[in-house]
Amino acid sequence: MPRHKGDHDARRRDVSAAVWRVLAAHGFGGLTLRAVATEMGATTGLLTHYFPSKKDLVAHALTLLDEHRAAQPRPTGAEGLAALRAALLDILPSTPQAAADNRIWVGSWDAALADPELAAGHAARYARSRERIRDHVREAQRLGELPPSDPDDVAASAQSFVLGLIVQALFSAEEFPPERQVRLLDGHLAALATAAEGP
Amino acid sequence: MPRHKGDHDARRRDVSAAVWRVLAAHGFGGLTLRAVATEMGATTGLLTHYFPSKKDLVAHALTLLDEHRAAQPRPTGAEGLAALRAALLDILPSTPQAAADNRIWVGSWDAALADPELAAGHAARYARSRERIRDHVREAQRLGELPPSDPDDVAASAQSFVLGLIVQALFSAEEFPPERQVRLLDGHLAALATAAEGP
DNA sequence: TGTTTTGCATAACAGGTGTTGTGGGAACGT
DNA sequence: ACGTTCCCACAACACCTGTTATGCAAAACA
Repeated sequence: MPRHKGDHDARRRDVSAAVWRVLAAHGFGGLTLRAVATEMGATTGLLTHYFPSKKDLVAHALTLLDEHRAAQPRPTGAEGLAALRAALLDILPSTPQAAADNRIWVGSWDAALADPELAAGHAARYARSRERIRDHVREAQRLGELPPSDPDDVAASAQSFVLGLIVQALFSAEEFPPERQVRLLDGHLAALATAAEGP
Repeated sequence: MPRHKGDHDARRRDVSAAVWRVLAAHGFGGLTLRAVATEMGATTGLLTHYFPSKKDLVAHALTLLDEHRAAQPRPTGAEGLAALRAALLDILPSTPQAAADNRIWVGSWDAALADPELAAGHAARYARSRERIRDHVREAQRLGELPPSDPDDVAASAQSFVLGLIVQALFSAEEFPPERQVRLLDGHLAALATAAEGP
């Protein structure tokens, strides 16, 4: 019998980490079982031992990548607008690690848009992200830091801004250094704070 | 000898259109020569007759898609903020055709981020788009419709916003109907108009 | 009308893909 | 010390990929 379930899962995590590395370097177009195997100095036999098919492999890798981001060090203590700012900040590709993660996400969009199952997963993920943002917006509105616009619209707007900024930063990193990313985000937040409501 | 050069180029356009259809339906991951061939009721022999390799095929198709968008009906007459709004509006996936185009572009990001040559092309494209937006911003500032913030930052911000909105609209079309896209964009523009300058 | 050129279907090719056994050696339980 | 179980390298598989070669009908030209 298996010694411990933890060993099995830990090994699966190792495999997923190798998948991340291959994805960050060569994208989904260059993701092959052999590439992942040689990346971790193993053979495809190991992969098939832990994952029944390639689909399951990438699904697990993406899930783990998502949890990996969600489990990041929470800058506790912040509230309202500051919390919103912090939440948006740690999505941006300011560090090489965050840039690699985002590069994987952006790369996953092609496959996701072609597969309804993956697309549903992504849609749910982004909807959840918007909800988190919306809660921060509501709190900021309650504190009087933001005008009482529709929180869902503000959240969708902020999420759009961050996603698009990620894309542009990935394609021309020299034009969008971390400092400019922060400056642009602060500009967006400032615009939200001083904007008047709609009709 | 060839009857006319137009025939040859017209056929290449037909092939590229078939490539678009396959890309919009199955993404770059599902783009194969056989799929394109059957899409237009032909065989791979036709494709290789007009394009030396698959790389050239997709490159030509993307170039044509880009020109196709650039050659859209220009809503002449608008100036300043209205022109900026119009320019941003016709990027959004408000029509099925625009949604398909955007779906192709989003799908191309994975391959582009893996290939430096393609990445440079995309970076140049988005830089050029930002320049166009920046010019509109400058004009709007001259007309007093926008505060005198850094035009490059405003352009980058607007481009980010639109790109991110495209992504979200592609993944959950029902949550982002055209009317909401317009509303969100107008909200963003209104925020820009009432925002104060930075330090 | 005879000749040449073009347009493209057909087929074959070499290489890479995900997947499926098979086997042996190490780790474990007894 | 023995038997069992697990882990995974190795190899083979059927399939699909882009590319190349061949051949033939139709059109263009003389």
